Amino acid sequence: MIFVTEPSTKPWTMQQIADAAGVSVTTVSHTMSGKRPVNPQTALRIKRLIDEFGYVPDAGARRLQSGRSRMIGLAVPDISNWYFGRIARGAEEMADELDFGLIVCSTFNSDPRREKRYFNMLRTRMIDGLVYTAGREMNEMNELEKVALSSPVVLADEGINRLSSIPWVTSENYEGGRLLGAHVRALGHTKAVIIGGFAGLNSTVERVAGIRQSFPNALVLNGDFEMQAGYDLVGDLLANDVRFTALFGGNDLMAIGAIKRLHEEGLRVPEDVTVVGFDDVEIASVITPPLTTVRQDVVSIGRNSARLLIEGLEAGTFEDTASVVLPVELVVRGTSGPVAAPPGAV
Amino acid sequence: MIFVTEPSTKPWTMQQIADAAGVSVTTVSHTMSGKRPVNPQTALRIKRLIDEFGYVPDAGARRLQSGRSRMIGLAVPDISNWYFGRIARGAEEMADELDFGLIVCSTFNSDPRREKRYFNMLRTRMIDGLVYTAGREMNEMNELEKVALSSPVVLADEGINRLSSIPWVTSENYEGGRLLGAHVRALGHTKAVIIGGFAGLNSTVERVAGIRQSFPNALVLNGDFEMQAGYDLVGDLLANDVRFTALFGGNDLMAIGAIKRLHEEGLRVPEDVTVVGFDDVEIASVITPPLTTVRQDVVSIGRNSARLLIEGLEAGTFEDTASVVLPVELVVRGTSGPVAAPPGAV
DNA sequence: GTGTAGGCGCAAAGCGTTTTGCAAATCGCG
DNA sequence: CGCGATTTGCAAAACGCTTTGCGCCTACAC
Repeated sequence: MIFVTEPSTKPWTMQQIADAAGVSVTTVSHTMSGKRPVNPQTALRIKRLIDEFGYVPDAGARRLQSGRSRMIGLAVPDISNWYFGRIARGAEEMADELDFGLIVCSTFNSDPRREKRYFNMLRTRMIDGLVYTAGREMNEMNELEKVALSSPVVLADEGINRLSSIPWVTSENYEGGRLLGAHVRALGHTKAVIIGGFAGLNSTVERVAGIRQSFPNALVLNGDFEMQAGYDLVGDLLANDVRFTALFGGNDLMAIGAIKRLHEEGLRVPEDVTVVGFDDVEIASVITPPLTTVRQDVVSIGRNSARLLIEGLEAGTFEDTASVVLPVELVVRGTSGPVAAPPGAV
Repeated sequence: MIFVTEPSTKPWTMQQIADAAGVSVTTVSHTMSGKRPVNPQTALRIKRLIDEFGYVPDAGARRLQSGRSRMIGLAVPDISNWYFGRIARGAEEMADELDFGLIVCSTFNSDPRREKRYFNMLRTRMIDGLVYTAGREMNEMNELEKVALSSPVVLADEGINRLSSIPWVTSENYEGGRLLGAHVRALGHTKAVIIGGFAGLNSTVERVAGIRQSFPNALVLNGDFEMQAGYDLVGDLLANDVRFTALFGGNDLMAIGAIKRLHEEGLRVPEDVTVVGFDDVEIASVITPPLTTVRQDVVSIGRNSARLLIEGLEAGTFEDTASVVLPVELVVRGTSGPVAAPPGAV
């Protein structure tokens, strides 16, 4: 039976569905949730009506009553960044698969005001849990730790051991560094510099440690993961007459920036300097020469973070949650080559 | 060992604040909203308590009662894409400035199921309005149009004239195309091909039209805005012996892919072929030679979309809302050069 | 002292769900 | 038929907030 469709834009309420079906809201609710058996005939009638009306339950009311929103948040330093975009993509995929919604928000590089906003989303119960991605440093940990006491939080892209209560997802950063170091070392290089990421990040520390397995005394500079940093820091190195035949970028972008500067200064890659990155961004294979790097599955970081969070949410605890470490893979391309013959040889 | 759900972690309710202050919830509510005068002394006491307790009102309950959530949605085809990441960034900035929250969601390239999800967010009243960014084509317009009847929607990055009810924000796509065409034409080129974006997008149509101002008969191929498309389509062109000395990329990525293929096929840029792009991505200035392109302010597209939406929301209508067209700028770099001397000359 | 006004606070009515108790109807089986 | 054991459905109580209708109390003018 068709209802008189008023030209109103107001959404239907469950009560209206119930009235139309000649039952009570209880029955409608149970038909939708399946928490109690409903007469198949009645159920069918109700479902038809729901479809016909295009009824969708009010999210706020639902949350208010049930206490859960089936929404999780993702806090990243900057959503316009390639890296965090991938994480967001992965988290969203997984959330979707598990029938959760995802709210993505930028902390604008750990702007404390913004950060508070996210934590507040937890407090306002707008979201049931949070995937947190570290920006500059992990010094916000105190705040995070406090939040994690009362609300489920998963850390993406940064491992921390001292906090047993917060599960995390990260790549094999140490192993990636080790692979790069070994590769470059095998090419005969002995003088290397490292342009690492933020010193306050665990991932940076681990990558550097991995590289140093092969280059114990490599000079370490720190950049902000942007192309410009690689460009500028190479300028500093050259201006100070630092000698090196190999350069490790904390990520691909800094490596690419470094290559640009090297070219401008008349140095050839890889003939004069071997350069390697980390991440394997799309563009890495397109620049000339294509970049040797370590591939990490960034989307997976997002996927697994969301998965851990939602699983913990549904279990009601993170007690049985094991943190995840994802494998990496060395990708050798054109920017790494054997160390140059000593000057004088052709 | 810390548990996720501890009894003491329950958020405070307004009632508890009221009890502690010795007043009724009404007074607390009015203190917070300022909708009715409250005795300054009482107000101060209440505010202190709120701070001390760290009280934050429940978002769901608030929405349920007031009817609005102060949240807007942003639907993009793929958040991990550079372009949409920028839009998201801009939208988020603006939303934040106007004290709104932003929920970013990917439609996974117009997956109808996903799309429905967003529209449903409107229906569940989780968000007050939506910024919609078109993916492949504007064929979803029917659905969109329907949604826009009852809920505020702003279209980012695509202009549509036939729908006066939906405001939009876009760059001067025609002008950008015109600038590129004129620039390349002035270099003496006469044989050009265009590797445009999706044929179903207004932006593509306009850019092509702008270019054709100078190259009325230019061949047009369509790609998906990814590097690979530029790479593949150039392969097709060469395999079919199509002659051209200039190539227009629908965006920078396709232009870069095209350049890669041209290089591989032994053609020099710009000596043999002039290539230009659209967008001015960061990487455009880093590849060799650096890419000639048109710069558009993608972040601004996001910012203005959010602004229009929120303003309309607060005004209660889009009647007075004027769509926005953002200026573009020609950036001449190294991939465009004078047409080659006829074969035989050095 | 009376009348008028306005500042301030309270109780209570929702907002649209989910989730009890309860009760009526139905059924199985001796 | 009788008597538990199911089903099936309803009314009503939350959930935490905003908002409205009232009433009290203090001022101030006459």
